[in-house]
Amino acid sequence: MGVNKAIQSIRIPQIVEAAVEIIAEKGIKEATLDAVAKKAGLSKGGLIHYFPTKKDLIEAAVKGFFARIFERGKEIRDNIDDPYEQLASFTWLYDRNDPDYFRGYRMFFEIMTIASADEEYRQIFHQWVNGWVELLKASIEKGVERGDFEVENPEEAAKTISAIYQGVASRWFLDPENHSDEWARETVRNLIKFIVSKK
Amino acid sequence: MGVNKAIQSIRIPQIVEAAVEIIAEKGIKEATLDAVAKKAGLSKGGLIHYFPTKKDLIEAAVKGFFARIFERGKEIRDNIDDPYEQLASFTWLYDRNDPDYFRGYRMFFEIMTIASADEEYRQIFHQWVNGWVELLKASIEKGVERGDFEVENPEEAAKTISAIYQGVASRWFLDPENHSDEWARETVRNLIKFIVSKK
DNA sequence: CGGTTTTTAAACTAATTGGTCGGTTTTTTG
DNA sequence: CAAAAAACCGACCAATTAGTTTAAAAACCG
Repeated sequence: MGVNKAIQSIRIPQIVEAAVEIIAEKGIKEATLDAVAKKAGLSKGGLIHYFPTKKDLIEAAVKGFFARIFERGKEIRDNIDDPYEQLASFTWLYDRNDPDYFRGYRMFFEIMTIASADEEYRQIFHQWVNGWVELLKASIEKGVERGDFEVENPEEAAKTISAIYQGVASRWFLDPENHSDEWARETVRNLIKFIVSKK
Repeated sequence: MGVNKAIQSIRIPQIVEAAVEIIAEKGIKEATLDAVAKKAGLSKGGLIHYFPTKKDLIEAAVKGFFARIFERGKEIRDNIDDPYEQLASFTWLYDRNDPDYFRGYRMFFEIMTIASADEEYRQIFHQWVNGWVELLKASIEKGVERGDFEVENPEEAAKTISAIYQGVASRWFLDPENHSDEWARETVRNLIKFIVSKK
């Protein structure tokens, strides 16, 4: 009796998508339930039916967003064979024409800011970072096995590369005037090469 | 008649300081005028007398904060002679016991998030980045002159080092579980060494 | 001191918004 | 088909808060 799985499997992604959109537009605090409901094509009452509180809604949006970006990264990497090119494959993040460009960075900054003061979100961020580090580590280990790389501690190297991606991303997004796509991509590629290269 | 300069020169820094404190605590959106007024030791009416709108108050807090951190960085660097040590001197940012530790990072994330959607704040961020890049560039040029470094384009190198500082800082602050002070400092030092070293 | 101006406090206003609630429509199920 | 459950709606409530107003207090000056 009861739950209509078919409609839920449509409504929930629909609402989450709308929430991501509104958050990117206005920020988390200013993202109102009315706005999300409207964007998702239902009423506030309807929205509340699926996500009883704003907190639930935001959490779903954050996690859904993270999962999607992570999947994209993984897929792109998995289509590449060369370990160095795998490590450099995340430069798709530095593309101002990507459909996720604005939404993605806005979400990311919002989440970081919340995480800077909220333990629960810090955990979510921690898991996100861990995911990327694992991905990078696997490529480094592959390169070491092949004899292409020389890396003492793949985990440390992966953390460093991941942090570089983030630092370059912040500058590239927030100060486009001085940080071109080229700059972002070349900077990351050079630093990765240094980190994994034979001494 | 008229403006009492003496009291203004006390009140304004007092209010700005209180605003930074409250923003770090609650975030910009949740920083209420009442809370700032209370922390600064006057009433909301008094606060409004000095800063007619919340926007004015926040802007003063942001600029005041940026100026203070920048001054600290400059002063520490200027007490060092060796160009490489100058470049590495900003690792004081990776100190969890620093009195500005929590406030500083919180402010920084808040500002970045606003800048990600607001042209005016993007300009402020741009100037901030420029300031650091200039500082770093000067040290690089000094090293090149001395014959310690080999750098084709000091400006580019400075931008890269600056971005690395930021990426490492984000990870170090948001995911302390996996990113120790040691890690942050050593990572930055190694990467700087690579960037300026003779090939 | 007396009067004038500046500064402060606190009550108030208007707008926003998360969440509630009573009810209606739609779907499922026995 | 009927009854029960789920999905959905939108008016309403209560809390919050930026900014205004008003009146008292403090500072200043001749």
